[in-house]
Order: sequence, then C-alpha cells, then structure tokens
Amino acid sequence: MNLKESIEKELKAVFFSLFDHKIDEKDFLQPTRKEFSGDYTFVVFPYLKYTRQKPEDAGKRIGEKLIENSQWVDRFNVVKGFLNLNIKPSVWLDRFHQIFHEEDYGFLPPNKQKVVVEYSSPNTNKPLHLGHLRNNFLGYSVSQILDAGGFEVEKVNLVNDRGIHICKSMLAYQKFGNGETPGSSGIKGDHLIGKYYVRFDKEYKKEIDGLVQNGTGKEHAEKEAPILLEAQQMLKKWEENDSEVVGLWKTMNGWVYEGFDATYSRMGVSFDKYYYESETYLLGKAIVDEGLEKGIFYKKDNGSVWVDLSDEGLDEKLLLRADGTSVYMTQDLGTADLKYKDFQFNQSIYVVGNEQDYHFQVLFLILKKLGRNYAGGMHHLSYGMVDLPAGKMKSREGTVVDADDLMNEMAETARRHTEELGKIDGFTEEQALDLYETLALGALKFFLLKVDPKKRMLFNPEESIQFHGNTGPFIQYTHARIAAIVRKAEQLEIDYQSFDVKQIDNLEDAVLSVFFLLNKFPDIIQEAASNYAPSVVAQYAYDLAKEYNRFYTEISIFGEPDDNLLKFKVAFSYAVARTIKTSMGLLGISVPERM
RNA sequence: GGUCCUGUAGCUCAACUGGAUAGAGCAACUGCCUUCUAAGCAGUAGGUUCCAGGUUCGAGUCCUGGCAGGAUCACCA
Repeated sequence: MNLKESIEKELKAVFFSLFDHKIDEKDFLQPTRKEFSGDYTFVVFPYLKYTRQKPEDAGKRIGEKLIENSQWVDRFNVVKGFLNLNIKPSVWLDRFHQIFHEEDYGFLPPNKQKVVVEYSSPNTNKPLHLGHLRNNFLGYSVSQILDAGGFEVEKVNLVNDRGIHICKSMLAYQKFGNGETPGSSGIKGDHLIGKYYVRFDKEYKKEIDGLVQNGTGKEHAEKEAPILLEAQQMLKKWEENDSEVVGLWKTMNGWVYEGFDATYSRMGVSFDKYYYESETYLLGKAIVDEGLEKGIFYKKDNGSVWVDLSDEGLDEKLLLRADGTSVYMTQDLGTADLKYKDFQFNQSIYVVGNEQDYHFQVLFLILKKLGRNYAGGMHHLSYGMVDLPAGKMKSREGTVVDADDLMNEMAETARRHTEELGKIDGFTEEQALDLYETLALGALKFFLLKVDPKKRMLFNPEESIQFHGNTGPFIQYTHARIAAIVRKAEQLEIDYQSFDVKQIDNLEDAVLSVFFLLNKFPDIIQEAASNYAPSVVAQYAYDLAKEYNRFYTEISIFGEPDDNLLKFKVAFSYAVARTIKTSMGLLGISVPERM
C-alpha cells in the first residue's frame, strides 16, 4: 500500500467514527494545489449530507481527530471545504530512504500481459519526414512506458513495400536513372528513391498538361497519362511475379531499407518484428469468406463484398473488389489475425495518424462482429498532423521537412548554442559531437512528445525548438548539473549512500516538494501506461527538474557543515537525477553527464 | 450534408478525468554569477477558458444548441 492509500484508509476510519458513514470512493484524496499548504487534500463538499455541518467545521473535526493518532499526518488546515493534510517530515524521509535504495524505482511489477505496438509503418517510396518523427517517437515512447508499466511489449513495423507508389519510383528510375545507385551518387538510399518519386510526378504532370493542351479533359488526362498507365502495368507485372520487375523492386527497396535503418538508428527507435505488406496483402480473403458464411458481410451483384455498419451509425464499407482483389481493409483484417497468431496479445496498439480514425473504427467493429475475442484489446493511438507555418506538408510538392535534414539542423543548432556558451572546454571532438546529438534529439523528441497526441501541432523550424524553459535540454541540463555534484562527492570520497534519515529533523520546502514528486513517479507511469500518454511523463520530468532547480539555487550542498546532512543532500540529488534519467528514457531521450 | 477531433494569456502548451484564486514556457519588463554548471533561479505584467443556454454545493472539464478550424465519408492506402 502506498502512502496516499494509507492515509485514505486512516481517513475513512475517522470519517466513519465521526459520521457513521463509510466512504465508498477509492482515490478520493488529491494532491494539494501549490498555492496552499499541504500534501494531500480531502474535499468535504461531496459528503455534506453525512456530516450535516458546515464544510469548514466538518473539515476541522476530521482533521483534529485524524492527527490524534495518525501514523502519517501531523498537521492540517481547512480552507472552505478543503481539508489540507501535511505529512510528517519523518514519514517523507523514510519514504525517501526506500526510494533511494530501489534500483528500478518507478517500474511496475510484470502483469503477465502482452501488448503489440505497431508504429512507423513507412511507405518505401520516399524518405521519412517530420510527420514520421512524431509517429516514431510516440510509438517508441509508448512501448517504453508500457514496458515500465509491467507489460511485455512487442514493437512491430508494418512496412508498406508494395503498390502503385513504389512502382512510380521504379518506373521513373528505369526511365531516367541511368543505373545510378546510392554508392555511385552518394545519395542515401531512401532519398534516392524519393528523388525518382518526385521525378515521376514531374513527368506525369507534364504529360497531363500536354494532353489538356490537345483538348483532353483534365480528369480524363489524369487517368490516361501514358506514364501512369505504364506504372499500373508495372504493378500488374509485379503481382504476376515478373522477374525483371521483382528484381528491380528488391534492389530499390533494399536501398530504402539501408536508408531507413540509418535514420531509425539515429532516431533511437527499434523494432522486434517487421511485417511486409508484400507478404500480407493477400491475407484477409479467407476472413471475407468467413464473414460471408456468417452472414455478416454481403455480396453485391457485381461480386464485390461489403459490410453494412449503418446500424452502428457508420456507412457501408467495401471489403473486396468486384475483381476479387483486396483493399486496405481486407489486409488489415488479415494482419490483425496474423498478429494475434504470432503474439496472443492482450492489447494491440496502432500508432497511426488521425486521418485514419474512421478506418480503425470500422476495423475494430468488424473484428468484434466476427467474434474475435482479442478485438476488445485493440486501440488506435491516433495523433494529429504536424503542420508547417506554410500549411500542410506535401511530399510531391517539396514542402516537407525531411527527417534527416531536420536532425542535422538540430544538431547544428545545438552546436552553435553550446559553443556560444563556452560549455565544451575539455571535451574531445567526439564527445562534443555526441553531446550535440543528444541535445538535438532531446529537444526534438521532447517538443513532439510533450503535447497531447490528439492535437495537431504547428512546427516552425526557426522557432519551435528551444533550449530554454519547458524543453528537453532544460531537463538534460538539470541532470548534468546533478551528475557534476555526484562526481564531486565521489572525488571527495563522501559516502553519500550512508545518510541516516533518523538524524534529520528539519527539511526545506523545496526538498519536501521534490519528495512529493519522487513519491508519485510510479503513479505517473501507471497513468501514462493506461492512457498511452508520453505527455504525462514529459510533464512530470519537467516538473521534477524545475522543482529540483529551486533547491539547487537556494541551498548549498558542499557548504553544508553537518556531515550527515551533506550526505543526504547528495543522495537526494542523486535520486532526482536517476528519476530524471528514467523518465526521459521513457520518452526515448538520453541525458548527458556533462553539458 | 453525415460522423469524428480540436478551440484555454500575443505565441506554444498544462490543468490529476467535476474541486480552491485556471498553471508553465516563449516573447516583454525587474532583480540574482568571487559559491556545486546562469541552457539556471526569483519576481512584474498578461484570461469573458470560442459563444448561448442547462445539470449542481461547485463547470475549462458533463449535456443541448450554435460558431471557427481540421480530418473523414473512394472498387486509394
């Protein structure tokens, strides 16, 4: 039982003895707001019908009775109907002692549940951009958080490696590539393929213009442009397993994967399993048959298969084309089954942009109708678009922020800032570059993760990434400061682990607020895990760093004359640094020892 | 047009799922480096929480109706 629950139990007993009513609610204490004195607050208002007195009086009576023989609470104050409880400093100190010696502090015990997190899921016809960054950072962070929350996590990447888009790149390459390779051109594989995707679009537009000038209608021209027909032809050949087309496809996808691997590794994300649509796109047809047999789906005259979800307030949805080929939904039905077969998950998370909200609503509903018992554990972690000041990003129009470019710019900005501050004296070149990378990725990840995923966000390349205030580097800086303290303590051979809480009787406010935050770390992980919410962790890491910095500037550590207090202050700082490191780790952000 | 999401300080975001005087950061202004890292700390200023009703001891939060922005409603993925 944790501290809060212990107090709730005591308070329940007191309330019962005074008013002869058992409080049924769980979790009825809340943290006291900053402006008031106290640690936890009991709101009396909801219980007025049992107390039958003015809220102030009831609060006072409960408070008095509670502190008579409470193990935990020694003071209280009442403001209107709010009973604020102060926990005994000695209790905080004991709690801190416990926390300090728990190596994995904050992590929840294994819960025997398995969760699959699918994220990233790139197309192989172009490099990753800013939108993918949000997806990847979210997916990776949620995986880390669920892992800390006691789940067994499988990170999965479903690569969209087939279809008309990749044929467009292949065709343009065939026509204009002159045998260029990543090696010969010095261009990273995914960027090289992206180059030909753009080239295709250019030629395609040219042909449309030509057709329109010769009197063809625009819509017709868009469908009939020879290069598009050629790409469609290529897709057909691919599906027929034409060796030349498949060979080119393999080569070009290989280049893309090399490029992606480099980008993923720099982003610090990874996967336990890859699925490829080229291998899964035919799945799901059996499920269509199953649905027809069960009478959940129906066939139209032309042979196409549909599901009618109008009873659930949705539309009719196509599941199989008249020519018997699959659509996106067909594949996703099949892949859902495949994932379950592979992992027997309790939960399956899809990190996918909010433009597919409707798709997943339909997908989950169909699986439920089909009687898949795993369907209840599925969740679409939907996130909003990242917009630029100029508006929406469009890959074909060149208005995207490329992921590799952005990381380069960030590292460059980090270098400039650091050099201006003269902070790299004594760093080797390698250490300095390492630091820039840590700061760049820290700033970027924190910026993207501190916001509620549902919200679309504006990214202004010049202004969005800061190194001050509510940012990744601010938290990293706090960690580096503490690391310096710990280094110094070790140099001075201070055995800070041996501090004795029994000898401490007076604690500064700043220390108590940090205790409160440290104590709540497991709850934060719990909350973040059940809501798939990295932003909760980001907010926490910031609060902790902020609060510690208050302590840091107000209180001298090595100026402390009392030997035991000195040890305690170092240990206290150490515990904060460790918790900062852990919580940032849950966001996929590493923290430097020096900066 | 139907459905879903969003709307909070000039800007970017919080608000423990219905609690107190709505909080941070950026930008602006004022202080604090001979001390363990000033990428920091303290302070000032900034609000009709899009609007109108309703529910109740209490609403940024829940309900109804509007307004604004976005997404989606393809034999695309």
